[in-house]
Amino acid sequence: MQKNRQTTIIDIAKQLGVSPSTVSRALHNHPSISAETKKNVLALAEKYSYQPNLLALSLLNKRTGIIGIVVPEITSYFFATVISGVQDMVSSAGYKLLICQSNESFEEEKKLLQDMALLRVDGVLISPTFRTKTFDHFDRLKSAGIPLVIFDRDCPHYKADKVLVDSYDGAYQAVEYLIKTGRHNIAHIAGPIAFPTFKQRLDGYLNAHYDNNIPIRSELIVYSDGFSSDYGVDAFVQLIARNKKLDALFAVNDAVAIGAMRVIRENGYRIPEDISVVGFDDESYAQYYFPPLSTVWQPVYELGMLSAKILLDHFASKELGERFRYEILKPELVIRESSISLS
Amino acid sequence: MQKNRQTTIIDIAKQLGVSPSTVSRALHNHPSISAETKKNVLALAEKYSYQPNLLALSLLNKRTGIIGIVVPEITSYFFATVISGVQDMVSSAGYKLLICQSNESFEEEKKLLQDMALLRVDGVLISPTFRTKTFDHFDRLKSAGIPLVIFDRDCPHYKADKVLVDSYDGAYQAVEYLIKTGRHNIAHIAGPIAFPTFKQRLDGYLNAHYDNNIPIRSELIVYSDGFSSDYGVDAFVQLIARNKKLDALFAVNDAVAIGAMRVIRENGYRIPEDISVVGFDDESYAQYYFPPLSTVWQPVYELGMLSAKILLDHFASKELGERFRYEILKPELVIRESSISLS
DNA sequence: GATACAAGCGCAAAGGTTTGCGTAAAGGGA
DNA sequence: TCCCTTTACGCAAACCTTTGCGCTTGTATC
Repeated sequence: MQKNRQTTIIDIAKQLGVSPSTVSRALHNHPSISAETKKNVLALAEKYSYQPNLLALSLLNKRTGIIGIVVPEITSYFFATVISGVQDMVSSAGYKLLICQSNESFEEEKKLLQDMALLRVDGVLISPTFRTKTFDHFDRLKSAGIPLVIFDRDCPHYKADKVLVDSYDGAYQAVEYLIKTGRHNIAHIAGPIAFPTFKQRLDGYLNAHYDNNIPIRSELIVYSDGFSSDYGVDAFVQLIARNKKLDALFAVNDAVAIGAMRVIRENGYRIPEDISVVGFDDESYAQYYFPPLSTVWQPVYELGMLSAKILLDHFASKELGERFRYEILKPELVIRESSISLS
Repeated sequence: MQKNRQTTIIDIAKQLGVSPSTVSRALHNHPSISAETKKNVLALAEKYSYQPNLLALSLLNKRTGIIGIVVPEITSYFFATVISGVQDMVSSAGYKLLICQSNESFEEEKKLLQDMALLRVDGVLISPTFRTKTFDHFDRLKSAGIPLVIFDRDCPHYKADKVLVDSYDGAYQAVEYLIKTGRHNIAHIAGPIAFPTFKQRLDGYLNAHYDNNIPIRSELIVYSDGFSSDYGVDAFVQLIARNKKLDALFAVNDAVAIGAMRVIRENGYRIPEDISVVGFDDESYAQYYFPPLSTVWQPVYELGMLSAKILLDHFASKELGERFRYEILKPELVIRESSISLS
């Protein structure tokens, strides 16, 4: 009997010889129910450990209490930490989190958003694929009344709530620091610059040179197709092959940096004496690397919290409002032993 | 009008002057609906881009198409990768994944499982908290007809489907390898051994000594309260203070290993010449570490796939059956430059 | 001309909960 | 005794979809 079915409000009603509505009101402590009846209902509810059926409630209220989040990949420190921030924020507001990864596939992203619309999630947080160039699937969600917040990866020209990190500023800080420490031959391993984030880091690198009157030597820039450690290895092998003078490296991220550092060492250069290295992201292992990696820290957890907060604000002020929030968080340079002043 | 509402089967029915049931059957290509009617229905459904309401369907079918997964933390390489495996498996079967983290809090774990029961997820994958000693909340789920698969972390004496990695074997392999390479004074930084996983690694360390007739020197074992890099630092500082002869280190995981390696270097020891180091987990950065870290690889992605597979099998063969699956995956030793034969 | 059969569709229930409104009984005051 | 008010509860709709069963036509058969 109790095998497969949760007890419902109807079961309790039948057993007490009252109507389901009475049971519902009793459970909600409605004034027009007698103390006697309430007592009986509560007792039975307790006995069968009654739990309301959320599906029925959702159908009725048109609210599921679920927030969806779509990230390109879940296995990176960055997104996992964002999710942590989101989780903490939404769960304290009583929401559940539906996490999905698009694996950088645009088709997958469309399908996931579609699923979320069908499930009637209350809101969606998304960090779009690098391949996302059209936004019909975003609009479909909005016109279904589901608010959307974009985080980390910008969609230029698309109007929406956004929470981003100022990659340009982070890169600028890093490169200017390298310049100030006397390094004037700074290589850069850029990520795929079709991606705004990586383009911004490249721009930061370029403008820091410009503002400090250091000529840019294009032969010190490698454009990489990816941004994992393997690409860092390949990229620095190319730099070595070019046989140009260089005394510092600014890598598009930490993973690329440590890939490059292996090649640097294997070619007999010392870090940081011969070559100062600065990464980007401040991954958890960066401080324990040898030598500990100078890098650009991003307020990742805060990024998640803030994105979630904006979504929650939407729920509070029912209006979809034409004003979009646009928040830019500032990264911070963290100096460790992989970089040092040229003496 | 189209502002906030998805079009329903009823809207279409009204507009066509037929009943909702006819529309439903038309959409499902039921034989007893005329081609004419079908055409009209399909046309309208297309026009309004009708999507069935999954909540109503779930309520009807008692199936949500959602699988829940609870992990202690999402920001670790290990669990993030497991989730990837699970995701790939379940999404190809048409299920959606609800991911939650318990933050190693038993209360949180109970609450999450509770939520999942309320949401009527179709099944649950869980890697329990280290503090999970009672299993009523698991039983509650099962008696609600929701199948449960436990992965990675064992709950001794609790009967359930389980997918585990043989930590004992991994540790044994690692330590035996160190012994065979001539290291007979092997330190071990153990994790909190109240946790079965870490206890097993310690046992592997001990038995490898025993089987190879190497005496165990208890002064070379440090029992750590945690398992992040910081604990690795502290633990090796203790070892140094004891001032005992040692020529190798087997750390409970990679994070602890790299923490310890910093201390090793700072004290003037060479890796691997003076001290061979082996970790556990094969985190993504291990191969790029300096020197590249010898470690024990675990089939993490496969772990996720298999766990999910077992859950899916449950759905297929409706029977909850008294036979529980118990799968043990084998880890593999990966030798890199942080360890070397004593010459 | 009556019967059989098929095609094509609608009714209503089921899934669980909430809530506006209606109603019955009980109590009080006149 | 009558009326009004309060107390305590039930009805039914609403949320949306599926499906067994039954109903109405029209056509074919003898």
